[in-house]
Amino acid sequence: MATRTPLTRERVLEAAVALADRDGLAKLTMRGLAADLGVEAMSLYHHLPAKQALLDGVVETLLTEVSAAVAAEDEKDWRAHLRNQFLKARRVMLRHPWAPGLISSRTSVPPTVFAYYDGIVATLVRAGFDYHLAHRALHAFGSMPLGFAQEIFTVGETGGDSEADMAAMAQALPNITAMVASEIHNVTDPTLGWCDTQTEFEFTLDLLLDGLERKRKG
Amino acid sequence: MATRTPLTRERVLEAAVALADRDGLAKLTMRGLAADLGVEAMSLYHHLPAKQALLDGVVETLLTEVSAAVAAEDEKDWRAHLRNQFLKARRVMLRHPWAPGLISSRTSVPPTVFAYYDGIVATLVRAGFDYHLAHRALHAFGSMPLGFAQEIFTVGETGGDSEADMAAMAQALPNITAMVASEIHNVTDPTLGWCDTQTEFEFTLDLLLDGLERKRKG
DNA sequence: CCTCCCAGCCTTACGTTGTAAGGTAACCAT
DNA sequence: ATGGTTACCTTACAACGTAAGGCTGGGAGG
Repeated sequence: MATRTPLTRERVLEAAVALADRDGLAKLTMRGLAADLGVEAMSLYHHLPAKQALLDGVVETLLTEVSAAVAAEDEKDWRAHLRNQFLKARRVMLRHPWAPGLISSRTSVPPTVFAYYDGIVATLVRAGFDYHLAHRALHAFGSMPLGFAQEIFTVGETGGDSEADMAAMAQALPNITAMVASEIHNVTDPTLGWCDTQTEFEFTLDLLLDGLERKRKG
Repeated sequence: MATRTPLTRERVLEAAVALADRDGLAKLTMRGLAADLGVEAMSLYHHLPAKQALLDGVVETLLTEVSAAVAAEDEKDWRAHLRNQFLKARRVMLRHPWAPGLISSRTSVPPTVFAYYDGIVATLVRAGFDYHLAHRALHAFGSMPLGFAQEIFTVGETGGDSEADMAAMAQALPNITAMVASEIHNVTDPTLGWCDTQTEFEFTLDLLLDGLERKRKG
């Protein structure tokens, strides 16, 4: 009979990420996580002081993954560099769809995140940004360095829209309706639906990068 | 003895907003809310089917407030118009610090929100945006039309930083440390601390508006 | 006027959550 | 051997959302 490998903080955090990937963030509960690890809930508290700490740890783990994904490329133009980096971060987030929600709900920021942002400041400063503009840039980027942007409209659940509902919507939202209609006809790749999040992300990112470059040059 | 005014959906929602304003979003619980209304928890369910619906309703109420705050000014330059509008929305959000967190955690979007965004599309289209660019703009704005932006670093709780911690941080985060140090010396209004969120918000907003204006002109 | 219904509120109870308190068993240094 | 520390478990509690059903007063129909 195999003696069970002992718990560690790392093992717990990895299991937590795996659980969230599998069942979603809402199902990440102390008991559920413990069960996955073949252990009782209270045992987790010998490795983590509280659930808050677990979540912090999960964010930390996530950021390790991001850091690994973006690691060490030669620094060309700062814009291309950061663009590349943010897009790579985005690929990580696509693997963990629950992560943006978790990160933005967090009130405290694990040190790993600070370290990650420190690297971004470094890039900006090396590119000739003064600290003031670098600071502004950081705020402007928002969560894009982590690979996601604020999405107000979650496209998913257009479940029960009857024709009548559609008509009512067209009445109440003439401009959005027209916009969607127009966009649907012009999609290059019809499989993507009318919101190609990747393209939107890149558009917004470029908008910011171009704007900042202009500011940098004076 | 005063006969108690009967519950309505509106009264419940207003009480919910008031409770969140007073005690924070976490304290907005069915029982607590009912207590505020002088009623038992289950009574709320005759006006709202579930807590999810309560939260949707709260967002809806919030958006009514935003719409009212933003209402009807003459349309000058589209940029000034939207800028003004988003800043007014921001003032509403400052009165409800918990609101951004709630809104971005929401998975479904109340119709009121769609209506609000419809107006923004209208403004853009009137200003000469084609639907494609208007769509892009909407994504780029993210949550700014609602008066907030994604803030990764919540400045608040720098509670226990001893001198030793500060030194360690300076070691681990040289660039951020330098940036903060540089910014602290240059603040015009020292009462604001080193992150003047209002200024950052406006900076980012202008960055986006300027970028979009450039795209619009071709 | 009486009756019946039902909207609006309350009572009770269940399952799930995070976690406090304390028990137990294996291991390690003295 | 012994005493203590470490890692896990058991039990229990308060707070949450909400299902199921009970009471009650006022309005509609005969």
